[in-house]
Amino acid sequence: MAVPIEDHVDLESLPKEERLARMRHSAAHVLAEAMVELMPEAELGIGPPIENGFYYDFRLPRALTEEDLKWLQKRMRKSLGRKVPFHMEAITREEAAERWKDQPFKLELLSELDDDSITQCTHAKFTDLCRGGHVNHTGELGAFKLTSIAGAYWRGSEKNPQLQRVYGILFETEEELQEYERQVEEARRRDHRRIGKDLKLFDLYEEVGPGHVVWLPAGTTIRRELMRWIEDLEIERGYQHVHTPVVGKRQLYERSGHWDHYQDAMYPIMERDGEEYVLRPMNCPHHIMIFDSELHSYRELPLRIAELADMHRWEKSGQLTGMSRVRIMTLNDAHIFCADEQQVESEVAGVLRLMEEVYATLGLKDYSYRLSKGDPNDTEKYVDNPPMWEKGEALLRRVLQDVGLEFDEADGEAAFYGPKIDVNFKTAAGKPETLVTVQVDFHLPEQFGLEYVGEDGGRHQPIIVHRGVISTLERMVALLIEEYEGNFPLWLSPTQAVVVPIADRHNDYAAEVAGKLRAARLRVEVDDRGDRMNAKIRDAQMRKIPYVLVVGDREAEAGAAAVRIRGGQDLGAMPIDDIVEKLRSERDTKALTP
RNA sequence: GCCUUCGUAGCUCAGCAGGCAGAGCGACGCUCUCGUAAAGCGUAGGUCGCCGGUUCGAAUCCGGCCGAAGGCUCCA
Repeated sequence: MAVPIEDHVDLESLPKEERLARMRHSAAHVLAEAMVELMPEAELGIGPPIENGFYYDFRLPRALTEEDLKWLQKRMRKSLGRKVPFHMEAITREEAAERWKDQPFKLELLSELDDDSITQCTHAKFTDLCRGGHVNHTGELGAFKLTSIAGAYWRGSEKNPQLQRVYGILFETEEELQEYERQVEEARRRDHRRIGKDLKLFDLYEEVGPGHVVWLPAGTTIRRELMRWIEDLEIERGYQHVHTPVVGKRQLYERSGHWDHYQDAMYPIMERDGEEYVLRPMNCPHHIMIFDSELHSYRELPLRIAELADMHRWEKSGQLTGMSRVRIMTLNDAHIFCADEQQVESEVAGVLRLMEEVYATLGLKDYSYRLSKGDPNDTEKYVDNPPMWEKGEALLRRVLQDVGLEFDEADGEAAFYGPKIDVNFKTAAGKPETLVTVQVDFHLPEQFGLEYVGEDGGRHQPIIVHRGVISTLERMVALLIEEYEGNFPLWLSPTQAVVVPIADRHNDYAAEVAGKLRAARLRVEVDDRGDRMNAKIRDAQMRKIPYVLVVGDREAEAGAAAVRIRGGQDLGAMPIDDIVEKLRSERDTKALTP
């Protein structure tokens, strides 16, 4: 027998987040109500609130169309006007089993509930198995829109059937809804794929292959600046750079364990003369070869081996995205061979400090640290060695705390051979991405039987720290494009200044000015095309070039140029020597703004 | 990989109840020689993603493949 549950809620008294969650979850109910009306055979999945809105999953007799979406939305709006109350009731397992006997997904959920926690929610003629959290009636739903249809696996596993998911956005007021849509539009403008194309930084060609980034001259300049910078920082911190081949033999990866744990993500095997090779997905084994090629004393540790190396990972086709998710990428990688845990701690701390310095220089603020742990129950995905995992996780946690960084923890996010610290950020479109990771690895030293000679003269096993700092150049540049909206700081700008002669007779002087800047290794162009000055300035602005140097009769006379900063500010005429000095200083300090 | 949508000039897009492939911007050429975000005129540029089918006739309808976008799963 259904027992009503008093659940009237004073929405105004709730925190905004809670209120929105109730509105969004309630909207999902109303969506399901509409769907059952549209297709009575619909099998219901789940309909939770999410960031910015809600969704509901259905198994349907046919694919949904845009027209269906419009119809559903209209039908939902009608519900709003009717102000139908939501009623929660506690029911028995038998009642529930009877009610949802034709709803396999609901029955599956039901089988996992305790007898005393089976509740249902009814509004109008629609009843759903539900733990609660609604508004009082459908008039309190707020402003919403159905936005898209997508496939989604039941309970998030690709082994399960795929359902059709309807997404909606929902806010308290129409104004907030519109503000959100404005933000989405703004994010679209920042999208690195769009800006990368506009500014001719990189391109992707169907013929070269999906996920294979082609860096154009302007993008290559950014890439080169980042490479030089990070390598210099690493040299200052005692790293040694190496260069190793992009292929490895099958045996190498069998020994490292990648063959078993990572093969799905590798390019197909190349076979010749009875040998099998793969394009490397990681270069840890290569660096391990270097370490293992001679016997090391504890005095040489920590040994830091670094390489900006191309990695090849066969990402699923549906997952490729611009430059932020690709198949061939240049990773700022390093492996630090440590003598003991104490050394690991100080090395990881050093890496974290380097990260903080690098991200501060780049002006990145919106990122977070996460301690990514393994899953002791998943011996398929992770190396089976519980004490090793515990030791590694505790160690990383300790270092994060010592360095004083805020972080959260997540299970089942580790590398197959050990726990890691992930640095995560969000793309312009709001999708989370991992920028880099730092991993503690007790596993590969074991696999490869690595040793060093300790103070006691005996053999000991080293511990490897795997780390990145600026991520892959692809992902970092994608992030920076979006962060700067294409307005790179001077040191990274592909073209740092354009000299604009006012009329043809100033071309010679313009070339002279450009020559002086070039002598200071500044990247400068002369725009001596036949256009009017205004058009050239506009063109430079569209190309997001930091400085425009206008030269006419007055400037030629004075040995000067009129300086205009990206964005429009006019600094007036300055002597060329002063301009060179100003730009050089701005470049060398890696200033974020002029 | 799976679900949905999409693919026309370098870019943004129109054309699609089947009947000669278009516009704006860009590029190139000529004229103008100009003072801080678009001078004027002209020219070139497309096997309509690819392959096949239906049809007298396909950019348009159908099928397969490739690629992209959003989502799921996976991940730096």
